[in-house]
Amino acid sequence: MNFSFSVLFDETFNLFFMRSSCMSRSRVTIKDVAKLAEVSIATVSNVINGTGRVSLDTQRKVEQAIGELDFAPSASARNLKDKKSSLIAVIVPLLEKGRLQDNPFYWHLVRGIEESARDEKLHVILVGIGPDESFSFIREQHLDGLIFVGAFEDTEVVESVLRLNVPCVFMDSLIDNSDFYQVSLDDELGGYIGTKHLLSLGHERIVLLTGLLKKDGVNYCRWQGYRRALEEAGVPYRPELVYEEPTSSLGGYRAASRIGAKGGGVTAVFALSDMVAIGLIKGLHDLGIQVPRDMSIVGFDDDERARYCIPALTTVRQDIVQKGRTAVRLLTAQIERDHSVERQVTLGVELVPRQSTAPLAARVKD
Amino acid sequence: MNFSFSVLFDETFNLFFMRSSCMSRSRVTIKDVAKLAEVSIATVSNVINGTGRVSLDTQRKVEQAIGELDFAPSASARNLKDKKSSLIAVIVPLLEKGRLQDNPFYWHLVRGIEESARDEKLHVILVGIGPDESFSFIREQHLDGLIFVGAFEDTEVVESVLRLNVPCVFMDSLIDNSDFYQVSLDDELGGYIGTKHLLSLGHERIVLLTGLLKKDGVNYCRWQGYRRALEEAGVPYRPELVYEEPTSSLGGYRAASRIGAKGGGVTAVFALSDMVAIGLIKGLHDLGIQVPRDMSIVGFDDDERARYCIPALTTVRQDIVQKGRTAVRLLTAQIERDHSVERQVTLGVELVPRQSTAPLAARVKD
DNA sequence: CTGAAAGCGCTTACAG
DNA sequence: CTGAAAGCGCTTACAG
Repeated sequence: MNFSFSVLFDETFNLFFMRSSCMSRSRVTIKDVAKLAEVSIATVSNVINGTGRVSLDTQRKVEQAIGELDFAPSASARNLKDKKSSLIAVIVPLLEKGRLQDNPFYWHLVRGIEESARDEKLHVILVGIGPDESFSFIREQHLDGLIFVGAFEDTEVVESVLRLNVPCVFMDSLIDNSDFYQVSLDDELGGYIGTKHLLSLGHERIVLLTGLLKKDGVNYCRWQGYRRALEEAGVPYRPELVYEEPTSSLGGYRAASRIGAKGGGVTAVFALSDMVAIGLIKGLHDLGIQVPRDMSIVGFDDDERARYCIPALTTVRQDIVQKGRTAVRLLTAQIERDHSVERQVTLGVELVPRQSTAPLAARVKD
Repeated sequence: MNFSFSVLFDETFNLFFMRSSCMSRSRVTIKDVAKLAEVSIATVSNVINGTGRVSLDTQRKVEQAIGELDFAPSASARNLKDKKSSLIAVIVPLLEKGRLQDNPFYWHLVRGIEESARDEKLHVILVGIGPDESFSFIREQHLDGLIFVGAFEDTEVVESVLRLNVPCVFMDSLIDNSDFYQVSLDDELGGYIGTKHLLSLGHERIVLLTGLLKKDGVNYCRWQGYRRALEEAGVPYRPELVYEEPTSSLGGYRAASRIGAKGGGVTAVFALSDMVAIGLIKGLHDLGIQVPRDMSIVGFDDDERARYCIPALTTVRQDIVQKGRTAVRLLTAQIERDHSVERQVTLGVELVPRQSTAPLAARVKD
């Protein structure tokens, strides 16, 4: 009897021991620190936050106790009082398959955001959302702010986000409301300079290879720039030269045959994403159409791959990392109610001429 | 007097009003729901969590109240009790500049992780860490788990993470300890099949273009596969053909002149990243060296760009999104103490022959 | 300069 | 089946 009891006891003990050594997380609390430093928890709190008045002596005692116990204050407890979490979310649209977009564009965006957020002691949570997503997590987690990429004003999702009344920055969203914080690109200018570059090389039949052309969207603005450039040059706008295709390399690849078809007289293409341009070049290549001899191509973004593509891609450059950093700047201003910061930032674009564009004359000579 | 008092009062009122309408977030609590549904907060809690016994009638009342008030339970309050946060972190090494690595590889990883995490009702927080980073946030935020990418066993950071005793999955880390949860690739096999492919085409002087060759690291294993293939084929291993270069397109580009130099007799290159391979092809192209006529190239990863590269890149394929999904699977198993799940998963690789490799004979004929 | 105490919004035994 | 109450770990007036 005694023996079996002892065994039972030992098992219980072991179980307890294992649980306490494996499961326990963050056991040391402000109370432990207070005890060790022989002060009240209020004082510990004051030392941690630099609030109130604390004598240098107690401060040192407390700091040593914190160090000794390796104390890390619980964010949950803190948030419960403050209603803030030091968490921001980047909300990115999902592909149909329920996965984040595969354009590495987003990665560079996130890189910029993460870097700036880190500087601000904020953490970045990455959220993909589908069309019928619930946003309850934003309130549940007490998110301090949101960066919303590629949203449209009239959408259900935007409506529900706005109702939450949480600091929010829209990116590449072109919502026509100057009350909202937005960072975007001078897309119209991008469309303009890319087109103008081709026009200046003598091209007139220029295909615009775009993604979804939604009113006031990014592509829509670029399309407007395209039209403006044509108009300025006195070249008639032909709607049949605007191809709406999926924004993917495959989309570009598939567009190649349509573009390269004889009789169309197309001599240049402006693809509104490097991703698409690269697929297009490959598609043309497989059809025996050489770039830039037979066809000039301009991309958009200036991915790293634009530079290493063969031929190197002429493109409209945007600084995506900078875009992410700007979004965080606007967001923190909004969180801290710093009204001196502008609400709308439009970043610049720049033409980067490389090898995928050539004068039309060169073709004639051949 | 009365007048000025009234003005003051109005101002105060306005301020109050503005604050309450702009700042207030998530005001409705479980108490409000309880009041509306005419039950206790315990009952509301039980309904929300499906715990305890609740009559169908009260359940409906509570659910309606929740809907009416659009109630979202506070994660902080919940976490404070549960010591869990439904948050996991993906920890990615930083570049020297304090920014996340630019390899889009990470994006695909994150895509896989985010998708799976969403299925598990977990949120993903993305963290870049430098060499002397503090990990206090892991305890502060009560993170439920960690996915650690590209760590090395002996590192300070790994040590401190392990001390935290938080569920953790190491990825591409090759820590030699079977107690740890790890997902990795069959890197040795990858190195082997890539090399073997080139050998089978008749190449013998094969440059291995690798990133940092750290003991037991990813590249190290691939290098071992390279050696095994050579040995099997009876081709002597030449250390001078192993080039350690930065894992970037620029690294590949710069390596081109060294590789293409006359006299070396190099006829093929195995680059351990598509990123590097693409830079290399461009570099060779700029030197007038044609791929695959003059030089065969094999990459690693099978990025999207491998397919659209000119010539399309022969490469060793890995499913990066799947890798991310696997990591989440191991992590949730660990969080839920489901010991039926394996601790180590090694994912497969596959050779994807495309156009950047050709028989050596073809060259001789030229 | 320091501390006792209330309260943030939940969950969880424990009574009834 | 339902509720009163304690407690999670902090912060913040408020006394002293």
